[in-house]
Amino acid sequence: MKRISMIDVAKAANVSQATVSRALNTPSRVSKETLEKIINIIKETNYIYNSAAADFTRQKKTLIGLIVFTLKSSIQTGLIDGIQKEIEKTNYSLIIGNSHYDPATEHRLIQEFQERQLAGIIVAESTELNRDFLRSVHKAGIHVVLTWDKNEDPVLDSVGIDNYKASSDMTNYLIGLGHRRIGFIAGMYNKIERVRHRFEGYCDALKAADIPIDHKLIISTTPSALNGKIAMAQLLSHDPDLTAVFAASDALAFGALSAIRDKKLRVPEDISICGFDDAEFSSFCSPSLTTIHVPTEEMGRCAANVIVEKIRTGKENQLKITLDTNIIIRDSCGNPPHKK
Amino acid sequence: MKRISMIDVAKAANVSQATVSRALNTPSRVSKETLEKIINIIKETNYIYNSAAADFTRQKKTLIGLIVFTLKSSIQTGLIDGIQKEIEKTNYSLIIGNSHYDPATEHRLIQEFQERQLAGIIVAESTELNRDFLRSVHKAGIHVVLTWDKNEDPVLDSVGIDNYKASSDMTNYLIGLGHRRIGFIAGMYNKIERVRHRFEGYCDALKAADIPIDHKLIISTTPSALNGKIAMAQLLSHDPDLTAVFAASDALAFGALSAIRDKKLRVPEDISICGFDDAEFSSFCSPSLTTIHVPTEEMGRCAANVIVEKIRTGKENQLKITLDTNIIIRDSCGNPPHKK
DNA sequence: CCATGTAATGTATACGTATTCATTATAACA
DNA sequence: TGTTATAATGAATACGTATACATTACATGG
Repeated sequence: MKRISMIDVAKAANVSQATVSRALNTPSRVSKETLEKIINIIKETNYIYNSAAADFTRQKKTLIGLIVFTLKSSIQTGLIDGIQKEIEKTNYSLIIGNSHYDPATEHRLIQEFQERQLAGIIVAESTELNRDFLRSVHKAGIHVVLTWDKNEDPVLDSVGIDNYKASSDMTNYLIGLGHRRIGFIAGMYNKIERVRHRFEGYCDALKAADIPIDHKLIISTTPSALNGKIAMAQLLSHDPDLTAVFAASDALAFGALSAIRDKKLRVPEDISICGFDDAEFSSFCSPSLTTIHVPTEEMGRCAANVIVEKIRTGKENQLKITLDTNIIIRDSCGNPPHKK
Repeated sequence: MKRISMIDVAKAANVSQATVSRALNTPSRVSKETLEKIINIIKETNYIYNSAAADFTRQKKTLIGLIVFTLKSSIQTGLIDGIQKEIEKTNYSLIIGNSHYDPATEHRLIQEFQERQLAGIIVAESTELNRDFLRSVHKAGIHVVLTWDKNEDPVLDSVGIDNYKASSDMTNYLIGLGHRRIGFIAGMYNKIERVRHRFEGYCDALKAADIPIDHKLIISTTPSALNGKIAMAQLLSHDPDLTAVFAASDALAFGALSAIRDKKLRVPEDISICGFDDAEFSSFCSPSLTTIHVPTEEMGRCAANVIVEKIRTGKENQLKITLDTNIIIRDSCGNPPHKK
């Protein structure tokens, strides 16, 4: 059973294939009778338009790719949702690749996307190792937008936030409350640029306040509630003087709260906790979590709009957009307890 | 600046386009010298293989589509992650559509996917309104897999869970603890089949225990922590006799916990709460949430494997897979308080 | 030395559509 | 009635690749 094409429809309707094409694309250029005839035959034969072939003929690219490190994190959900919502308004479709934090996989995905003739690629977070490759892809005519971080790239577009500033602001907030021994739990800042910037923001804020950086207070792990709990338990057992912990992701902070409860300590009376992301659960947990609001969905929408706009206009000007973040003060941070 | 094709490479290498094609696809069928020559020219010219054109020529479909109701829900994350992980092992890529709970949008997406020549479509949850259409798409040769629910469809494949049974089991668990006035908060069961099955499981369990169904105890809303909080607050203010609430989604249960804290009531001493999904946060919140574990990632993996297998073998046999769920008993449910 | 097999390559065609250009018929207008 | 614009359609070609078939050169075996 062969797939039926426009040619079959054309034969059945006693017209040329060109006319069928016109009937579907520019019906006004076809007479009322033939249009009707063609429509009927299409219905009878269950003909299905092949848009892939059409895109090929038109030399038109209709896919936009998204590359993420992980799909599991609920943080990405907002970003993907935002991207998808904007893209679905256009004639493009979204195709998703997962690099699993692996630069080689990321590289393969980028190449695959390029060969698949994607119109553009949004890279949620990219290893710096692949920046050169991305620039070459960009040069070859595929639009690239980086997200999640305020980007220093000289060529590529980006839509992100200032992780460094947000992190140093939050650290300063804790310092302002009187904390001196402030722990830091974060994702893998050796691998992920934006996390490194958060780490640097934390370090620089401490330095500026003449607080020495103590590497025993710093833990890098894969962000999840479970790992946050484990990391917090570790900090608590090693360092009784700790009065605050900055978890650079709400999932980690959420897990940390659980570890603190297990130790029968109170938040924020005994210890202060703050997060980063403003995930949905953060305002409903107990105590509610002081954190940094990140406009993930807006970031996604904006990135999608940038790439669609670039594709359409073909303009070469570089766009770097930095969205605002702000500290959301809730109930999980307070002054440090008085020295015993 | 024109895109360079195999023909350009062929000319530069003084060979035919066919030879270039062979050099890339079946290098063993090309002599060592010409292969080397071609490789070099490809590097020099920055030629990029056009896999879209190749797919077209080969009449090969290489995309698999996923249609979801929403991307915001963290529940979907596990499913998508599982699907993606299996698909990336194959030569297919994943393309995502969001129907936003709208049957018409879903219909449009299905058609779009069909015209785009997708090899298969995984429908996370589909309106029953589009079942006929999906069956016709299936009949036209595009593989379709439904997920999330144990499916009664006579034709389509499915990988899901038994929402009805899981829900009635959980309700029976609450009844077994001694509860008689049991509230129910769920997503939109008038729109979503799997939620309706959860609702029916709840109702039938009550009936079987001779407990009358009180519609004042039942709230349907969009699943989110915020809406769970709102719904719970409403239940608490309307019905002081309530001793337990079954929230048919952990996000709703999580919000409900927050509303109960606001009323200065204790869980589970004053009121029991249970959820559905076993989201990541459910074991770390306070109290930890008794819920139904749903193997979302496995469901995704399985659905992806089913569709890939069907595509490859072209077999016609219908596959209906129902994965096990189980009640995870944690700290949020107990016996009802003694009557005052 | 001939027959046969095989490796390496070229030629030609197909995939399903959009679109340019050419053609015909018809309407509008002077 | 002749001219011209226009509507409707067909014929032909292009998009970039894979591949069946044809061709050539050369090796192997008798």
